[in-house]
Amino acid sequence: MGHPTRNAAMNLFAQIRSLILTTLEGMVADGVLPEGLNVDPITAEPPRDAAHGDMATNAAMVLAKPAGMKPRDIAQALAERLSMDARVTSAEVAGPGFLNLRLAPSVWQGIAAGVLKEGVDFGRADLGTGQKVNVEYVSANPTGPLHVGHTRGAVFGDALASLLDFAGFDVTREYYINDGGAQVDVLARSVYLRYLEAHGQEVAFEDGTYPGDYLIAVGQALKEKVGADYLDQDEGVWLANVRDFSTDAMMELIKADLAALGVEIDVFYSEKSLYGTGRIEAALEDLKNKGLIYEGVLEPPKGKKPEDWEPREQTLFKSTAHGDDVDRPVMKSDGGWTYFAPDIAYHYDKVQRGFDALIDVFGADHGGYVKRMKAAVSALSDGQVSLDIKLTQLVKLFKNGEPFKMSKRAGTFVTLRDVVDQVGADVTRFVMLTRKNDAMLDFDFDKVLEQSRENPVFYVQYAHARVASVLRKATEAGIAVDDATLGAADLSKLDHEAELALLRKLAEWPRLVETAARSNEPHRVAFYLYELAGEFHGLWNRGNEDGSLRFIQEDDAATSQAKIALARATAIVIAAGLGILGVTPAQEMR
RNA sequence: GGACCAUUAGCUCAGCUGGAUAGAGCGCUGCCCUCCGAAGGCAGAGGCCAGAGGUUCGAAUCCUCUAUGGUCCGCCA
Repeated sequence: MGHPTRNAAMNLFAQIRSLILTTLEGMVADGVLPEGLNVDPITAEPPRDAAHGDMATNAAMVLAKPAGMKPRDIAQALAERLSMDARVTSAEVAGPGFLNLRLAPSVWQGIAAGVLKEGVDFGRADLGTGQKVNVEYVSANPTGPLHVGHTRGAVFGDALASLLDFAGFDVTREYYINDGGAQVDVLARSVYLRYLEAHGQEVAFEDGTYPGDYLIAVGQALKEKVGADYLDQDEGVWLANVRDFSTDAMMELIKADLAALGVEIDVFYSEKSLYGTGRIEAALEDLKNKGLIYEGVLEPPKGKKPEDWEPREQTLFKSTAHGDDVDRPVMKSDGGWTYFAPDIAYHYDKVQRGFDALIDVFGADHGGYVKRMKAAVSALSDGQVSLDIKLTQLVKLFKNGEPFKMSKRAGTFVTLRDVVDQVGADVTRFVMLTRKNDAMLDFDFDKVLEQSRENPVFYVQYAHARVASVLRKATEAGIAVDDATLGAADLSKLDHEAELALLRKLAEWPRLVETAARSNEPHRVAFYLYELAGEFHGLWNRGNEDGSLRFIQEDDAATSQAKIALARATAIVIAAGLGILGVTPAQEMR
């Protein structure tokens, strides 16, 4: 996975932090500080208030107690030494012992040069150190097209996978096909009805069947494949074949939906492939060997009236030994597996495939499932493999500010395809990431297409398009604007406060990638891009009032190139961020 | 009865895993287009971070209760 020092070289905050640590080592060597201090909690981060300088460190406060010294004394001594570094123009002790650093303009100007040199790889991190991580998302039942709820999970999972890849993990994107349960039998029977219909028969869709129109074509295709062979036949004759035929057809449909959204899955993993192959048995055997499988009777759930509750002995997984609240059944009273059993086997398989970390993306309605799944992975891997489960909350649909109720019966059931067809994949993806994954999301079909600052999709795209516009104009004016030329421009001309502010924002990108990846939260990328765009638009508008801030300076190619370098660097970072989100950067707005 | 998630400006939401005077958009008030796209920008007002305890140099952030809202709770996936 490349160069261990790569991110450290690009992440200015990491650079300054290591400068601080080196300086502290010197103080220890000189006897100013005692030995054996823990420096892990020391940070170098941008202060909230720009008046506090460019970067702040808590080193003095963190070390005060273990060193037995006053924080301000440590800070003062540290300040004097840090001031010796060429990058540091001032170091002031503030508040309870903060050390506020101001960095030389050349440091910030170097950021733009770094971006132009690295391109969209600027900010790529080695946080993952090449560890193998598996991200499982969507995993919708193969019984119909994806709906709007799946869309959020699909976008979130996909962006998370890209983010982790960017942060240096070896990522596998995976989809678990629930093709082993009773619901695929229901699908098969529904398709059979459509098959009969294709043969001209009158059919009725009772409760417990899928009446959706999308199965008409499948029934027709079945007829074309088997002709009249299944007419007037018992279920035993056709069920298994129709089930396979139908799930294949549904997965084709689902894959087409995902493709329309720009989601590419590496591995489609079939639940059915676990049955009859001994794999479920093997997973449970592993748990049994660890003493975690037993026959027992569960307590009835409290509070809720246990109408048909009867104490029943079941085969249970002792998930409480790994943090769950109650033990969970793995076998039904009829001797069949519960749905949990193949899930255990599936995760056992992931563990055996050698992943260092697993991530499951579920809908919020599966929240009750989190603890038992974590317990299973913990038990199966002896605590060696981590499982993080991210829940995506509901998407509430609106049209022109009015709630838009989904109902299959009323025909207002909104599919992923509906959304993509109406607003496009780029807009859909960005909007799905404008909320934290576990917060409800309002999706208004009209507002997401609005062209205003209210709409972050537009706002970010607009910034990128403005840069493209500048590049076009500059080229027309005969100014060379290829990245190599811009990177070699005299960037010391970028000395205005508004320009430095934008450079500082760009400098945060590598740091943001790491924190977003650490918390598995791709929405942070979307929020960062919005802030970055805001900084850029601010500078742009100042050019309206102060001509010297415009990117293109008449009759001064050198200055123009320095300023365009800044614009271009902004566009590169926007493009990199949008790339993680799976959104195409716009060259122009129309 | 229990579990999980939420609660931050009038509204919709961020808050960088414990840092300084808590931010943004919308709405409100006042400004800025002979000018690389004003589809924008600048400034101002607006807060007991649901409440109460605790942990420590320091809490919106961590712990414990409480209140409200959402999701879920054996043989459905």
